[in-house]
Amino acid sequence: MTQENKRAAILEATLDLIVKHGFYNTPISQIASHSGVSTGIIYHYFDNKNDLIHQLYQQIKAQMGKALLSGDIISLPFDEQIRQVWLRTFHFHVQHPRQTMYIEQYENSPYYEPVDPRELNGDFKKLGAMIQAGVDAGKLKPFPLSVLSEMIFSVAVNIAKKQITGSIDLDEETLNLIAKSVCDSVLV
Amino acid sequence: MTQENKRAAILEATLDLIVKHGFYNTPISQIASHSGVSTGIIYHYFDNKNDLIHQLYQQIKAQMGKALLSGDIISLPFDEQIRQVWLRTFHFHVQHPRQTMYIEQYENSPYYEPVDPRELNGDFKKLGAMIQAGVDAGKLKPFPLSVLSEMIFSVAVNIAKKQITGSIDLDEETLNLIAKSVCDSVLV
Amino acid sequence: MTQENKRAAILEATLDLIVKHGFYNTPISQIASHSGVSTGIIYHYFDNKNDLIHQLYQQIKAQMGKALLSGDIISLPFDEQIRQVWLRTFHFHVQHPRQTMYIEQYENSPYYEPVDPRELNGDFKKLGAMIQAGVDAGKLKPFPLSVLSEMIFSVAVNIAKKQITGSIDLDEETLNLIAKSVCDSVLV
Amino acid sequence: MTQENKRAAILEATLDLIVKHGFYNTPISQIASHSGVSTGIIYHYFDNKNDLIHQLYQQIKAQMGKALLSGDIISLPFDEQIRQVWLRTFHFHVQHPRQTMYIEQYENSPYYEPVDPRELNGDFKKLGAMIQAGVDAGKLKPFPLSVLSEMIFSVAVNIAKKQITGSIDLDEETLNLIAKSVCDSVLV
DNA sequence: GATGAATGAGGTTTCATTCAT
DNA sequence: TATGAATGAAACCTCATTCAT
Repeated sequence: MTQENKRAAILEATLDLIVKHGFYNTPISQIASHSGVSTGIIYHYFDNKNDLIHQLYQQIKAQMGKALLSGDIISLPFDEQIRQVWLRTFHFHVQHPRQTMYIEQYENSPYYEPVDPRELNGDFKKLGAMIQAGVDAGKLKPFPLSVLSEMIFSVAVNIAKKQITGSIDLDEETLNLIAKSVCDSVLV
Repeated sequence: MTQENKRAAILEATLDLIVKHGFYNTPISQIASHSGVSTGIIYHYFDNKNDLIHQLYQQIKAQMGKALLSGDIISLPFDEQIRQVWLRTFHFHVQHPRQTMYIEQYENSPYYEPVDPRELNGDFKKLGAMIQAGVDAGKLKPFPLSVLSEMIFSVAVNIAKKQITGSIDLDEETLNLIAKSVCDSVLV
Repeated sequence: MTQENKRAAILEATLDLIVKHGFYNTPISQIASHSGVSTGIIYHYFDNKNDLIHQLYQQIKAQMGKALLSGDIISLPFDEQIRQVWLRTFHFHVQHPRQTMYIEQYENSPYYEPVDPRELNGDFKKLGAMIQAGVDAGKLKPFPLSVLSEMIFSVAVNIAKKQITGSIDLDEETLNLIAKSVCDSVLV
Repeated sequence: MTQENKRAAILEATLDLIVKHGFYNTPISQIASHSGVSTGIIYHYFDNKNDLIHQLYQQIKAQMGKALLSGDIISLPFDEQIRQVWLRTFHFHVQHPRQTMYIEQYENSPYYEPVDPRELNGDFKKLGAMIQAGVDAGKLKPFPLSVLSEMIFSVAVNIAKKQITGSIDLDEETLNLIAKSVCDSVLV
């Protein structure tokens, strides 16, 4: 196993176990055995358990940002951009259930300190800029940026969570109707 | 200190500390000293730490349900009912920041198992019935009940969280516009 | 076992084991089993392992100070005071071999920061005052206080250490001759 | 870096770090990075950590022995020999503060087993012989050899330690007076 | 009801040593 | 010779829970 593979295996095992048992019911020893390495080597790749948890979070966020903005979404008409991002948000979460649960657990734990939007990294910065451009162009309602973000994304994420747990099972058509309803609520 | 007072003091201290430090960084001993009781007596009022955490959750949910449905909200026109509930949701969370953080931490931890909507207790059952009635009367879009719930409430909660952390500061007028936008998105 | 007894048992076991194996080869678990308590309770009586080691040091120093100045030594002629203290130093160390080894190990480890003589506690402060009085009265050579201390005590301690390890075995008469030689070297 | 240089660099780093942090707070990995070598190679030059610590001790002792007896000290009158050795002891320690602290830490740790004087190596054997000759010639008091050693050297070493830590600062004249006092105490 | 000393399993982390490269 | 990733035993310390008082 190469070094990069080993680091990835540790992160993968961490994701798996923490989603199932939570941060504090996932001992390092279990992460080690689940990823087929020794406990000691985890401290070679990560400073400590906290660092491991933080880095996993960052990795997932980067992966998500990439998924939301991939392709030539920018060339679409603005309405369609928003609709696309909404649907991608929903699908990313449904298709990455473990990542979703991890993110939610992380962001609602005392581990998390909300980041200043101006300090966001790559893709989420672009996403913010896209929404801001919509406001400036008079296409989105003149609400604060983070309010618009929540109006759009929080519904996508929360419905995705329900889909993941099996408490709902949306068909394509209904989903599109929901997307339309939500997007219309922020568009002028 | 009477028995009921003592029980309440324990719950209060638990809320305080867990919001600040998280479930696992809040030892029973700290809850004891922070609430002015001995560790032993906590096990008289609660089966164990988990039970304490669960009961605190239940208490806050009951308090919240009551706040959302108090008064003769049922007598209002349906549109106004929805709007009222949305605003009350927002205000309850803003006015109860610790309870908000606790609920969010709890529901996104492995402590939490989502409850079947049919097994909801008192006020949340009524709330569900109210929404269902709206659907049946053709006043709400024909989406699954839990989708409608999320469309309405998740935005209120998430904006409230931003207000709590200070990352936004909404005035009355903007808030009403947001409420209208959100409610319109679920109304036919 | 009363609380005070338990605390004493822990200190006693610590002394025993650290003298035999050193600070770092004496795990808390061993101190616990050797003193008949659980590991956890050690952290009830002491903040951490360092604190335990420091407190044991302080206790031994206090015990030693008391031994050196007990009785009405002050009423003796000055020469005799010095001689007495020298002999008591020697005898204390010989009769308390574990305490001697512990002190020496401690004071020559990075645990130890030499204390400012002005901040010495009770008996050692008196001892310093006694020597200073001798200098002021022209009975001791006009060397710095700490030089005189070393001239007197370091020989007593180091010979005691040799007696403890069995590499010498002094009779009363020789000991008195040595005491006289050493004391004469500081007296005017 | 030649082999000899590398070995020397390891010993030098060991001295540096152990004096500052102690035996057990000086990991091999730190010695490696501080001396610019890999951890693995340390095990090429030394059997293990203990061996490294022991060899460093031996090296310092040899260096010290050489310093005490260098030159044609033997040709001096006996009184002067003793005085010279005393002063050299003091100066060696003052001029080699790290070596001094290392030796003291080592000899008061459970690493150390006092050596039988008959098994001493080169220079310290000569030093012993010199003192024994003094006794035999009736120039030194008829105390056991190791008592005489301590009477002479322990004061020099302990005063040097005080000078190193800065708690005293002796001038040449006072130092000579102290040397004389100490030497007179062993001379007939 | 009430206390808080006591237990001991289990967690995180360190580090001497090895060995494939 | 030389490297440094890898191992895993063992250290310190915490804390939910119990129970004698």
